[in-house]
Amino acid sequence: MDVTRIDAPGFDLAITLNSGQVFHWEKFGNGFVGTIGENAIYLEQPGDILKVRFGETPKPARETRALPKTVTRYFALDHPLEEICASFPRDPVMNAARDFCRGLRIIRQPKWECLAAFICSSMKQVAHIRQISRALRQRFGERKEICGHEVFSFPSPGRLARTSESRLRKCGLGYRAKNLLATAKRVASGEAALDSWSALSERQLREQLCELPGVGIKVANCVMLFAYERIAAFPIDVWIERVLREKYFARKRKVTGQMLADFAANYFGPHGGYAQQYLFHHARMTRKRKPPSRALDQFD
DNA sequence: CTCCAGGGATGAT
DNA sequence: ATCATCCATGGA
Repeated sequence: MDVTRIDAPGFDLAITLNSGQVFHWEKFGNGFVGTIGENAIYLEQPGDILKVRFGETPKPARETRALPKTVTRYFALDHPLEEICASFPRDPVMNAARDFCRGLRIIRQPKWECLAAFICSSMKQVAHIRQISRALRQRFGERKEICGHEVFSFPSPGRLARTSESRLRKCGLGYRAKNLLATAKRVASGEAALDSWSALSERQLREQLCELPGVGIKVANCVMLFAYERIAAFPIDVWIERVLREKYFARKRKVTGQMLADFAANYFGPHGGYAQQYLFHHARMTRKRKPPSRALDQFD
């Protein structure tokens, strides 16, 4: 099978795929296998080059030749990462995160699979979101083959709208099953026209997303950041909230969530979403495990 | 075993 | 407008 080489300076594939913004890529050989939309793809990155293998597609050659552009767009290789990082505030916390996450890019995910994944994300660890994503794909997605390995595309809204809440629960969704099913139905019917929402203002887009079952301010901001190119959107989850409270509001009483959101929107600037992702990944990867209590250890 | 996770919806102050 | 509670699940 052909290998396509794509110049990817200022890009770190592994850190980008493992930073908790996308959940379906799996390690394979020296790289990763997964899908971009309906295309099965293998990727590896020796140095500043992205080596890509595409799965067999029945599509016309014209579309096949456009696949490298699909990869470039998905990984946002056109983002001016140096400028973006230079726009971050200069403080010890941000400096450490920026240094730690060199090459991390905010990718452009397909809207529906990003929305669905983050509806499933509430009160779930990244490892478990990955498990849910895999179950949904295996049960309801389309099977593809790449490098002799099977991968599955994310099921369409229509496909999920046709299933039942109990079948979704069997994918480990718990109480989130009802919300995913209800939102899938709204998207499948066209009542929620995700693609047309690209034209909305930031505020209008957030309002539309928040009307969907299972979508609140945090999930809406994630979808805006990871699927709608709204680079200023600043999702505040438990990790980011800890960072803000401990590092930026240390020894201050009565800090409301609204105060955190207002501070973040002003302090981290027009690429705040990028700053947020760097802070999130750095915090998660350098978290100190709580030392086990030795109170009951009489010996050693 | 316990702890906690990329929260949202709902109802009570 | 803020606050408390419940919601299921399984990795660490």
